[in-house]
Amino acid sequence: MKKTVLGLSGGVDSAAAGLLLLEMGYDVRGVYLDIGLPGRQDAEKTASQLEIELKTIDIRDELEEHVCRRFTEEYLRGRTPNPCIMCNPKVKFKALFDAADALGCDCVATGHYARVKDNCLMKSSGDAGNDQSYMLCRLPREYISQLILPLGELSGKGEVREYAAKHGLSCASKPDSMEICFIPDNDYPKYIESQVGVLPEGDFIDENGKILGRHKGIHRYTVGMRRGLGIAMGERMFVSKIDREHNTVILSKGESVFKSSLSAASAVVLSPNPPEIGKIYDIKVRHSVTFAKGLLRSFDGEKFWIDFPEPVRAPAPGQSAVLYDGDVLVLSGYIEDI
RNA sequence: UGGGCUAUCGCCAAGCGGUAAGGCACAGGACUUUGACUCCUGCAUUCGCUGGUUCAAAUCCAGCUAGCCCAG
Repeated sequence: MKKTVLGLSGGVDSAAAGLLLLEMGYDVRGVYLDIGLPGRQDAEKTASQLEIELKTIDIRDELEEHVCRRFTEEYLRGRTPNPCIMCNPKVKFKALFDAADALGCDCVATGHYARVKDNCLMKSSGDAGNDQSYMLCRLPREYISQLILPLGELSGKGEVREYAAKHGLSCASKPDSMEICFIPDNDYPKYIESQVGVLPEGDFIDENGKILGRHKGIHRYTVGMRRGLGIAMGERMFVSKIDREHNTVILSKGESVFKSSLSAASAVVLSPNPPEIGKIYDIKVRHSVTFAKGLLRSFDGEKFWIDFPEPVRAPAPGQSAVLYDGDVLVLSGYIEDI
């Protein structure tokens, strides 16, 4: 019988993944990653309902080092990090694979909405709206080859909840969590200020340098955002650039936030087949955004450049650009400043 | 101090005697394992103030107040 570690968060998804693994005949070992927040009891309850063992691993130090600190640093640079993407390879899956080694398991499973097939990481087959493959875009290939994602074949959240309810899991109707795990109240500026103190105010300026108003610290903004600017220009204004050097935030009218090319660094190749220069891929520039067609102009192993025939909206430095070949994730990297 | 102009929601701005458009901002919601976008809903019983004319005024008249411009 194949032994696998299952990351149990206490929510429905990982619980349902556990059920599916048991049905498939796996010997499942639950692992709860503890960051010092509530949730552990739910995970314990799920484990007992599934009748599997649960091991708890404290990942607070790793989270702090690889995710929280970088999260803050990125915002101080005027970039928009995606902490989940940074966390998965360096903290979450690392801890799970280490646990797998320690427990003598062959693989690791989680409740993410994505699929693994032929050593390829793929989009979920369910509704487009229920795909988390973007969040896994920096997983190393060694991990992908030993990964099981049971939820990827289901049709979506509804089916998962139904399935969990049918099997009497108490977490079946537990609300989804949508916050960054280490900022439960969702107040980013407060968190960042708690780490480094209050950040200086500065000017909102237009593309010609004209002062439009005052911003409350560059950590409060991301490229493409509109709400919360407090600037009444008669038409909607969007953040088009964050200039850390001058401590300014540049505001533009809607159209100028579209870009026809971008570069990304710290590239990760996800597919067994290497990326092909000159090929057109489906590209995501941000989570929960539709795919755009983009041509891989060049790739030197660390950095790559994309051209978009149809300009893409508001690629934000710090977010990940992820290239898909059909359902398969091929390449990802952190978007750089233009 | 004379002459002229303007005063309508936080900002901009319709209205021109018949009982307050719209945009932006803002708030709430939907969506979302990144505070993006988008969408939905809400947002002046009141029109600088005080009187007057009228069945009826933000709209006409008078005075006052404030700001702007010209002349000094």
